[in-house]
Amino acid sequence: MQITDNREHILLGVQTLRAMATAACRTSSSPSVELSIFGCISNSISSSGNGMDNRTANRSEPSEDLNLVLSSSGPKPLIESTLESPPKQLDLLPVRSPCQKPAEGYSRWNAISDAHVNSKGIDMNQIPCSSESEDEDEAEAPSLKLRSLAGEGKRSEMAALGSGMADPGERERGLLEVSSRNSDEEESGSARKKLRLSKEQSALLEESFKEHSTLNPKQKSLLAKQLNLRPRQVEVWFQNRRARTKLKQTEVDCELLKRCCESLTEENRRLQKEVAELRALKVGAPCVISRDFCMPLPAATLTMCPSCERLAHGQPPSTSASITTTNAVGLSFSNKPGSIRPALPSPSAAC
DNA sequence: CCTCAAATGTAAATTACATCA
DNA sequence: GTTGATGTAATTTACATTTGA
Repeated sequence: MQITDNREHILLGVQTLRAMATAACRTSSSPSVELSIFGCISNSISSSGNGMDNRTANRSEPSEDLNLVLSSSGPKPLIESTLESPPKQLDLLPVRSPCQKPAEGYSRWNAISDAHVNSKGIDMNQIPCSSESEDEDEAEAPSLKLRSLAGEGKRSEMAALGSGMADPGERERGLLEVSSRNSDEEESGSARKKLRLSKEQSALLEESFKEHSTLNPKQKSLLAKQLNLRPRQVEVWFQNRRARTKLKQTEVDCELLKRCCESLTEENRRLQKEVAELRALKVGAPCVISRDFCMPLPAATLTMCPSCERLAHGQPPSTSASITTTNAVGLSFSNKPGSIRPALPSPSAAC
């Protein structure tokens, strides 16, 4: 619901901004405004959901083109060589595997996070015995496929896939994976149980996420080993983490758009006031504010001073006159036809 | 090369569980 | 003890891209 609200906010903002920018462009003939604003906004919007898959756009880091100071604490791009530096071993306390008898550190581990043990006394943070197969990188691909099939309800295909594997060992590992998933469910008595990650686990995951927001299979299984979790759990955590990051970013974008909208509203108000002033000033004389007003060209160039926001009068550099203003958010408006570059203020021409 | 289907990875949406006030 | 809100792990679905025949 939150995300929906945000999207509505953003869409509303876009509509408002588009209307305002269009109006501004009509008077200023400066597409730069619309281009620069909507270039970034549309990216942000398109990647914010609507059921659309915008992976292509998302390949680049979000909001890089916003040219705005957003939360830059986001993840760095995935670097393949991450594994080259040996991962820090998390000082995890021993976790008892279901196959193991309680070790000495077992109670300590559980003391850290009681949430690992669910109401039925089942430790949700434990790796099932049979999931050892996932330690093997080469077992990852078939297991993924099997997971995918299981997830998509194509269980009938799983047997076929298992039997289709060239290596009998690999096949065995794949089937083990399936059975481990099944036994997982049977073991706990219901279809879905939730573990609660410990602080240490979360911290390491966060740390890893800061380095790269996506994991390759090797990184995934390595991290899973370190955390004593299943690779799938690490994968899920990263998926959810990316989703959270994106949601936060959307909220930031939304806030920004609101401010941008307010700023443009104010700018619009001010410009309208300027129009009124100019009209009063030049009663009977030509006016150049907008073609919509159907006024002839003036004799002099009118420039908006960015500091005092007053009109400065000077000699026209060419026959075509222009009005240039810079608004509060740093967007420049110019009425010069075909001008798409930002209109730079000319201090000398101003007050 | 081109085509096509299967494999794969991810985003988005959703569900469901655990916790807390 | 119950309930509603909240956070988040886990699942499902759809789609884009890659890969191999």
